[in-house]
Parts: sequence; structure tokens; C-alpha cells
Amino acid sequence: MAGAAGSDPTARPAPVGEAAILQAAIAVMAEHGYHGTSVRDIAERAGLSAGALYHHFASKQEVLATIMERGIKALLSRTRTALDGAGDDPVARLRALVEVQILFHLQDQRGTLLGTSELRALEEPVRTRHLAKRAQQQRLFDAVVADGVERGVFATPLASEASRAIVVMCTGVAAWFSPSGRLSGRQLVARYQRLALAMVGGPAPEDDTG
Amino acid sequence: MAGAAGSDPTARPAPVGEAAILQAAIAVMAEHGYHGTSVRDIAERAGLSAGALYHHFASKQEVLATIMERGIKALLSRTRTALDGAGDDPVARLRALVEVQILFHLQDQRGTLLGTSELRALEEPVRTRHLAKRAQQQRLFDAVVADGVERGVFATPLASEASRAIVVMCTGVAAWFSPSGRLSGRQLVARYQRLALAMVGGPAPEDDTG
Amino acid sequence: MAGAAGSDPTARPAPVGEAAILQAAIAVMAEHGYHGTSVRDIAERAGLSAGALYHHFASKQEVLATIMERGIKALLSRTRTALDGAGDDPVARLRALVEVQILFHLQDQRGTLLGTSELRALEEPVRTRHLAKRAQQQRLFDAVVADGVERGVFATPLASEASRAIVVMCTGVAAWFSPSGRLSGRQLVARYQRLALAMVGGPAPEDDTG
Amino acid sequence: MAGAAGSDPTARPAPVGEAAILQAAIAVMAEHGYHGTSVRDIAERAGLSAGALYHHFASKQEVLATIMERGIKALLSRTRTALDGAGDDPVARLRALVEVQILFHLQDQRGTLLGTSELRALEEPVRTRHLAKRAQQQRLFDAVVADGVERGVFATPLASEASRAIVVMCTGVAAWFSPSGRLSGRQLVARYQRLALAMVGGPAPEDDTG
DNA sequence: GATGAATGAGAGTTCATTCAT
DNA sequence: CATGAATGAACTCTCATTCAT
Repeated sequence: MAGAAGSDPTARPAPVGEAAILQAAIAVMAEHGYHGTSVRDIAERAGLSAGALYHHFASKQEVLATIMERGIKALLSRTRTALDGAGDDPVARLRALVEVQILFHLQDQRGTLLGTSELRALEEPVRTRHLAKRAQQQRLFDAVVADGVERGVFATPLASEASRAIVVMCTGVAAWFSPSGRLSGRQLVARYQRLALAMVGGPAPEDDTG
Repeated sequence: MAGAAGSDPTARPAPVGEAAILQAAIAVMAEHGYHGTSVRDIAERAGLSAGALYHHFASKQEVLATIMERGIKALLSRTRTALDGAGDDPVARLRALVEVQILFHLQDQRGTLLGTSELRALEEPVRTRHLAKRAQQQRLFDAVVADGVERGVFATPLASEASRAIVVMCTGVAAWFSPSGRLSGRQLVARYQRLALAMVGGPAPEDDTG
Repeated sequence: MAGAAGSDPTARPAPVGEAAILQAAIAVMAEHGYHGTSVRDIAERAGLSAGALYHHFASKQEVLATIMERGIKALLSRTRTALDGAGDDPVARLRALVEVQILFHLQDQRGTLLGTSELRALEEPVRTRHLAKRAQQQRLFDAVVADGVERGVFATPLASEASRAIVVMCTGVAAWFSPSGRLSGRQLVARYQRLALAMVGGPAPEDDTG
Repeated sequence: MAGAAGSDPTARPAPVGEAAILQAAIAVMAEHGYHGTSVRDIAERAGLSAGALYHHFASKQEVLATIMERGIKALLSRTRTALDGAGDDPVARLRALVEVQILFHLQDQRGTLLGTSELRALEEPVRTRHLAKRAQQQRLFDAVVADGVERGVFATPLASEASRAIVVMCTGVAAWFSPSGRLSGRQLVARYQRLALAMVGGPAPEDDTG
């Protein structure tokens, strides 16, 4: 039986209740979008009836809001933690940002697709709150790049464009990355760190492209 | 005033029939997505009844397919024309690619959003055909970057990652660019050309960031 | 070219206008019923546009009414003509009735299906008028059978049931008869004449079953 | 009063769910045909909303299929039961067939109309299955008549035509019979038994026409 | 006459949501 | 907590009919 007690201490139990619903919603909404997904689709995938879903969430919209809010909060928090551990060097800080941005989006590949494409389905006021968090996240990148430029470590005259492009390209990996593909996640991180440094005119790294 | 009879020979007449429907569909689907848009929404915006739409398109899906197919064909064709006129120099060719990619997406900002986010709503076999065209478009970038690397003009060891990232960041401008913003389209092109060259390790340009 | 003038004096020209519409309507309504047939279906089969049909008939209902009225009138008229030519003998008269009833329904097999199954789609007052004609037709049979009984030629004590059953079984052939089947129309007539006579307790015929 | 609580143990409760829908569908479709009946018509008559109907049936077509399949199965089963209880005498067997055929169609007068007129609205593969059952039913009649002829009990040289005509005329009663009319169902049965025997050239019965 | 675009009503069906059980 | 029947609105799409051309 799946998840039978004691058989495998590392086995994750099938999620139940709220967690199962959120996980199911991420899966189906990532594939068909918010409006292309019915409450029944979510419930069926989570293993309960449509009616039962309403014991956990007030509405389909609340399911989306929960996914989006938790996602952006986790990203922000992990980003800040990474920066805290990265020291003072702009190069190290930028590399840390790229690493966390990519790894986060790879780990939650489908959730990320929701974040980028279903913003329009988010209703106010959650939508505005979400956009604010996204802007915060962008500003963390902006600040690192601007600091690097100021201190002469980064040579680009296009700090803000580079910063935005870095976020865009890192977020974009979720749309095409495949775990069974040519590159591992770690290799991908190394290469995008190098790309990011190239964009900001940072010092050329030793070869570490895997 | 726009559309005033006879007053302005350059005034574009309000589109009718098929053209009006496509234009309306792009507008309204870009905002709410394919599944979030009803046939009535499209028809209303195009100035006709929902039933009348079916004189021009067999289904809502056919409207989407038409938009997506025309869009990717136009992009491919403009990209090829740009390359044809760009000469042999990898730098010039890459700049041409970035220019056309960005200008195209700015001019048809909302149509682009459809292209990137509504692919999942496209039904087979149109979807597969569309993906093939997108891959062609990506390969045009790949080829230019690879050629530059081979000829020693570009120094990057990450040709294929850089190539993909360039396409992603250029396509991404449609998501945030505002014509009333800080930068004009032409300035944006110049800056992204520089960013792209930086990513592939191309020669540093003279300053032309506007 | 099909129907080229003079090439074949027996070739029937493709019907046009009203006739083409009626013929198309019979074909298509016999297959899908009145409500299962659209004006476009009829028009397409008749070789014109849906709008053009309204130059010939005021409505879809009028097309049906025309078909039904012409059909029942023709049947009644042919039945009366047959009786007029059948002389005085009840056996000959009944045989004449069966003959005309069967041949009529075979010749216009699809139109007959309309007559029996689409009565409910006929709107008032045409419907009532049609039912009256059907009753007239039934009464022609009733009268012949009753006359035969009265004169001692037919022995049945069930004159009215037999009379109705004869009409029902003769009308019913249109539902299953196939011109490429085992029996020709003429053979069918002979056999049903014998069946009808058996039902009314008429004199046994010499063997003429073909 | 029908349905008064507890007052009458023989009172049939108003049907609910599936049964109510089927009963309502038979009623309205018998009157207007499959295509002339909307899902809303059925639902309204069954006392629920159009959407609720889809909890019980996947489609309008499935409602029709259910009605048709249950009807023909019941008829076949009752016919076989009647034959099993009729003994060996061809006369008794034919009388049993006519009895069950007529009583069945009288009891389910409206359902029968569906069976004969809405066959064309049945979609494959149900339609083919239904036709096969109808052919089985016809063959039961064919066999009894043929057996009677073989054993010299029936004198007709038109066994197969008579057999078909008997089925047609018995089925036909549903189209015109009225419970408030001149004849009771039982009287009708007696008369049609006599007619059927006359058609196959069976022995003349004693007078039992009621 | 004929066409084809248009309409408004209504078709079958799905949906988010509620609630008695 | 969970279910499944129910609802009413909305969905995509088709229809009979009209009318300018």
C-alpha cells in the first residue's frame, strides 16, 4: 500500500487535504491555465469531490491566490536568505541570486508557469499585492547590479536593463527545462551565472561550465 | 479625428469582418487568455453579434489558430528579411536579429502575449506546427551565434544558452514595455543589441545607448 | 455535359426553383426529420443558398406544409381515380385500393415517410386539414370493405379493424421496401392484395403471387 | 389522492432522478420528436433544471438511447416469456405473439412511438444494436408463422409477408389507439388475433370478438 | 432571383458553487 | 469532512429568418 508505515522512511506520503488540492491545482492549471481548469479537474486530481474542495478553500480563485502568494513569498524569502549568506562581493551576490532564481524555478517548474501566466487571472486586491512582491524581487537584483556598477566591479552602462533581462531569462528556464535533458540543474546554474556576469560586464570567470 | 469621413487620407478605416474579429480577439485574449475570453467578448469588441462571428471563423479555436499562425509566420518572414539585408558580419547579423525581434514584439505587443501564453490552448495539429516554426526562429539565432563563435568574433563558450536567453529576453519585452515609458522602442533596441553582444562575448560597441 | 439539350429526350432535367427545393426537402427531411433538418441542409441539397430559399417559400414550415398537402392530395386523387376505374365488384375495388396505396408509397418512398412521421411537426391549421384528408382516405377503404361485407362478398366480422389494418400495412411498406430486394413492386402489390382479401374474408384468389 | 403520504399503499410515488427524466423524455419526445425536444423541455417536465439532467445522463442522446434500449429489451423479453407459456400449437403461439405485441404497445404507447419514429435519431453504434433487436423480434413472428405453415395449420403461401404485416399492424395500434375509445385493450387483442389468423390462413375461430 | 453577412433566440453542455444527507 | 444532486448562469455554437447589395 502506498505510504505504508515504516516501509520506507524517505517515502513522501501522498498529500491530503489542502496540500493535495494545491498540488493538484498547480499541476492542472499549469497545463490548462486558470480559466481552462475546472474545479472538478482539480478535485479529481486531488482525489476528492468538487464539493469537498470547498471545505478547504472558499473558491477556485482562493486556490489560485494561495498558490501565487505562497510561491512569491517562498521565492522572496529564499532569495533574501541566499543574499544574506553571500557576503559582500557583488559577483558572489549576483551568482547567488541567479542560483536561487534558477533552482527555485526548476524545483517548482509548474508553479512558476502559473506565476508568470496566470497573473491576469488573479483578482484584486491579491493581484496588486503579488505585483508588489514581484517588484521587490526585481529590486533585489537591481540593487546588486547597481552596487556592482557603483563599485566598479560591473562595467555595464545598462544596469537596469541587464537586471531585468537576467530575471527574465532565469524565470524563463521553467518554460523549457527538462530534467532528462542535456544539462543538469547545477550545470544550468553555472552557465546562467556566467551569462549574467557577461551581461553586467563583470569579471570573466574561470571555466566552470561543467 | 480618426475615421472622420474624407478628412484624413492617412486614417486607417475601422477594420471589418475577419480583420476586425482578429484584432478584437488579440486584444481581449491578450488580457484574459483564450479560456478566459468568450466568443461574445470577441464579437462585442469587434462590433458584431456572437453568431455573426461564425460567418468568418468556424470556431473560437480557429480564431486563435489564425492569430497564432499569422503571427509566427510574420515574425519568421521579417526575421529572414532582416538577415538577408544584414550582410555577412556576425555582429551586424545578431544586431539585426535583436532589432527585428524586439520591434516586432513591440508593434504587436498583445499578439505576442498570445503567442507565448496561449500555446497550450492551441489544439493539434496546429500546435505542433506552431512549435516547429518557433524552433525555426530559435535556430536562426543559434546559427548566427554559432557562426560568430566559429569565426572568432564571439567569445562565449555558451553559444546555445546565450542564443536561447537572447530570444527569451527579447520576447519578454512585450510583457513590460510601455510606449509611454522611459525608453523609446529604438532606444530599447540599441540597449538590447548591446546586451546580446555582451552575452555572446562580442566586441564592445561604441556608446550608442541613446 | 449533364442534361445537354437534345442529347437524351428521356433525361429529366435537374429540377430548379420550387421543385428542386421540395425534392431536396423530402430527401433530407425523410432522413433526419423536420426538426433535425435545417434550412441550410435543404438549400444546400437544392443547390442554392439559404437566403434564396425564402424567395420560394415563406418559411421552413411552409415547405413542409407544401410537401404534406401535395402528397395527401395526390394520394387521394389517385385513389379516387383508381376506384372510378375499378367497376362495382368489391374484390376488384379492394384490389385497386391496395394497388394504388402500395404503388404510390413505393414511388414516393421518402415522401411517405414524411407523411407518417412529421405530422406532429405540421402546425395548425394545416395539420387539422391534413388529418381530415387522411381520414377521407381511410374512409374510402372503410366503404369498400363495408360494402363487400354487406353484399356478402367479404365474410369478416371485423370490417373496420381490417380496413384500418390494411391501410397501415400498405403504408408501412415504404419503411422497409427496397427496389433491389427480393420482390418487385408489382409482386408486392399482388401479395398484399391477397393478404388484404384474406383479412376481410374475401374469396380465395387463384394463385398469382408471382 | 395520488401521492398523499401514507394514504394509499398502492400509490406509485412520483419518480425521481433517472426514472423521472426517462418518463418525462418519453412524454415530450413522443410528442415533438427527438430533435423537436430540448433538454430544457425534458428537464422542466421532470421537475429539475437542465443542468441537473447531466448528473444522470451524459447527453440528450444517452437519454434517447436508454429509452430505446430498455424498450426493445423489454419487448423482446416479454415476447419470449409469452411464447414459453404458449405451448406448441401454432395458433396459440401466434395468438400469444399478437397479444403481447399489442398489450405492450398499448401500455407504453408513447414509448413505442419513439421506437418507431426516432430510430433515425439514434447514433451509432446503438442504432445498429437496436435494429438487430428489432430483427430478432420480427424473426420470432416469422418462426411461428413458418412453423404453422410447415405443419399445415396455416394455409398462406405468403408466410413472410404475412408475418411482417402482422408486426406492422400490431405496432401501428399505438399510433391511433385511445383508452377512452370504442374498444378496450382486451377487445382489441381479440380482434387482432383473429385478423392475424386470417392473414396466415389459420383455422377460423369461434366468435370471440367481444 | 440570388447571395452572404447579420441577428437574436435558443440549442446542448459545462461550470462554480451550495447544501441536505 | 465528504458526497452527490441541484442550480442558474454562462459557455460555444446553430438556427430560422432578414436584408442590403
